[in-house]
Amino acid sequence: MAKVTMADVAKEAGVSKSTVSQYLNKRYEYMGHDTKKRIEEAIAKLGYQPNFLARSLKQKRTSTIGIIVANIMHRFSTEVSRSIEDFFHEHDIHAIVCNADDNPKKEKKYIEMLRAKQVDGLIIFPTGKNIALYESMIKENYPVVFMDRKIEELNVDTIAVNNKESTYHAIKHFIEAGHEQIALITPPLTISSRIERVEGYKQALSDHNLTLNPDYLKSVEIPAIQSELDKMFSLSKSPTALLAGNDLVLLEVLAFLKEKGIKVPRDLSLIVFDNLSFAHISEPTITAIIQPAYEMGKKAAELLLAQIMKENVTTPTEHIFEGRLIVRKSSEGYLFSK
Amino acid sequence: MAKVTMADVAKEAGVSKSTVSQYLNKRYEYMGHDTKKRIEEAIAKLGYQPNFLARSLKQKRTSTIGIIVANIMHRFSTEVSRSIEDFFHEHDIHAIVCNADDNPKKEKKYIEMLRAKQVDGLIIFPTGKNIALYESMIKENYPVVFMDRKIEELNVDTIAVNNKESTYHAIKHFIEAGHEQIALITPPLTISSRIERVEGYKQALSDHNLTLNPDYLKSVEIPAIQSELDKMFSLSKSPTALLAGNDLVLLEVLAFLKEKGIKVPRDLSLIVFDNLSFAHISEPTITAIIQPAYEMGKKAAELLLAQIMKENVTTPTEHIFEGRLIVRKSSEGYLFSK
DNA sequence: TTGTATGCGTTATCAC
DNA sequence: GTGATAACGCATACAA
Repeated sequence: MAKVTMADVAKEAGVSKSTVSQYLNKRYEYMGHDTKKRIEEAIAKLGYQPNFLARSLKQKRTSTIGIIVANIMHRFSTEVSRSIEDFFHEHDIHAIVCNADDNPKKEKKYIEMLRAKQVDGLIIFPTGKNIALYESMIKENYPVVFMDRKIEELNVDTIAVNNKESTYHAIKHFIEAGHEQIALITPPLTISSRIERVEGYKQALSDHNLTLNPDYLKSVEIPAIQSELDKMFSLSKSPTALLAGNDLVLLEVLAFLKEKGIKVPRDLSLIVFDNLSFAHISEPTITAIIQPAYEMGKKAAELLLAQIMKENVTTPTEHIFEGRLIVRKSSEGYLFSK
Repeated sequence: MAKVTMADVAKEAGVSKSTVSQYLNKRYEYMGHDTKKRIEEAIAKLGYQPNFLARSLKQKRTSTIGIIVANIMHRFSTEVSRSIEDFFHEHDIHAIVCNADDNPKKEKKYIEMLRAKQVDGLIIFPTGKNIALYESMIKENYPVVFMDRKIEELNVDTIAVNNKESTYHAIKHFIEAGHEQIALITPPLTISSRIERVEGYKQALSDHNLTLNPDYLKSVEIPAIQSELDKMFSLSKSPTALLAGNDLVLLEVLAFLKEKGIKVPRDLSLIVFDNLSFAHISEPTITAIIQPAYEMGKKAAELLLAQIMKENVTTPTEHIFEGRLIVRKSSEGYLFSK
């Protein structure tokens, strides 16, 4: 029965609604000490709870922002969301997280739903398939920040990691350890981050005079990875090093290696592009390219808030962060003697 | 500028607001075909988007429910939330997830915020520290379902797993493999699920004529676990088997074992109480007690929906699900010969 | 310092 | 079949 309203409080306290409203918005400056007290008592007595909806309707501001994550199963997404929430929490803004599940239809639905609910802005890990929708938001000057994936055609604040360079670095690490048969597995090349990772891979190979073997470079859906690996490791010359394009790819790779009895790093050197909860404690520990999720989330939040507040209105830009290669056991000690 | 409103559409179509409203709510039964067409065109032309806020204010129903998770870092929480979201999605109800971070203050804040936003109901993984708040919601007949933790004093729908029996089962599994020095580590005993796990542990020991060694039973905060383990494994008789009370405990345990070079299962048998992303692929694979997260989430959602719809108003009850012990390598092959 | 009137964008109740 | 009109709960000029 949260049906006790401001009018009830006003009546109980013997004042008008406006005065109660003043009180709630902490404009006590010109309020009689006595009035204030009576309102306080009335609120306590009736157990009054303000109705945010009504307030938002009037103010045209919900103090809520939305985060649309491409796939909540990635640890990176979780970390970024967490960081964004923390930031907005300090500004008394509520963040609500939706999972598009890598599905453009769901993404569209969530964008529309959140906008219908009048959220003040959106941080999106775009699937990249709803260009028209993205464009309309930008054209309307609706506050938006894109995360993790760049959409070329769009003029919008975007946060990303230097995918190409980071991948280059990892592949170079393999090459310097003596590897020549280096594989990369990613999900389909539908978004910039994956495309850039492939570019970094190719660049690293060519810069070190290694020819690209198409059998070693696969971009397929997660459920298809194991069969793709099966082909790859049935080749007469199978890879000696492998970069997993993200954490979900890695899980598939590990499952495959376990089943086939392929040992890391003895039989295969391994690196994963992403943050992982167990990279430091698995056996062996796993070399990883880490994205600064916390900083990236914070930056996205700052940019969005600026747009919402219409302060520091900079022209939309890309903000690129650096990935860090954490070398662990999975990429060491490969036996070239064999 | 999503400022195009129903009035604009009405004017554009040359009809009244009421008629537009009818149209939007799909009550075309008594509507002229021509009118309908004109409204459609007007909406398309102006790019009208309905305002959910205004609708909710009027209807006293937001078609939104809240999930307050104790700690989003647990995989179990994620799985349950996902299941709840899926269920409500089918009923065109939006679920928003908040993370209390095991912090009663945050929990309170979120409950109040969500209620102020007029969400239609709440599914809570309670910290257990806001009893008065829980009571007030129940007394007001506000739709609530509790998850994972029972609060004795409260008469409310509650979903949980049979913690005691599941733990008993796991400990028995250790005992039958010949173990006598069996440890259990949990976070502090502030909630029913942890208390019940300890009860199951004690019961299993006593039923098998093993005496309880207090050095083997520790309930401490996550950051204190490693030092506690350090003490435990410095004992003259250190444990030969260990049950990690949840997934976060396990991560600490694994980190400790790795540092100390203690090998599983050779030096120590290991079981974890919880769902884990990598239990089946780690080296060794990890024996786990699995909670049926999907079913539990679904049940919680069903109960909440019934409360919201005021249908099937059953008296609040506990719904207990069964944990399943998945035996893997980490609890096999301990060498008792040494 | 406090009260009155009006509007935010919908939906609901009736007339017409 | 369609259209006034009054809510929903709050905030905000402006008056008093």
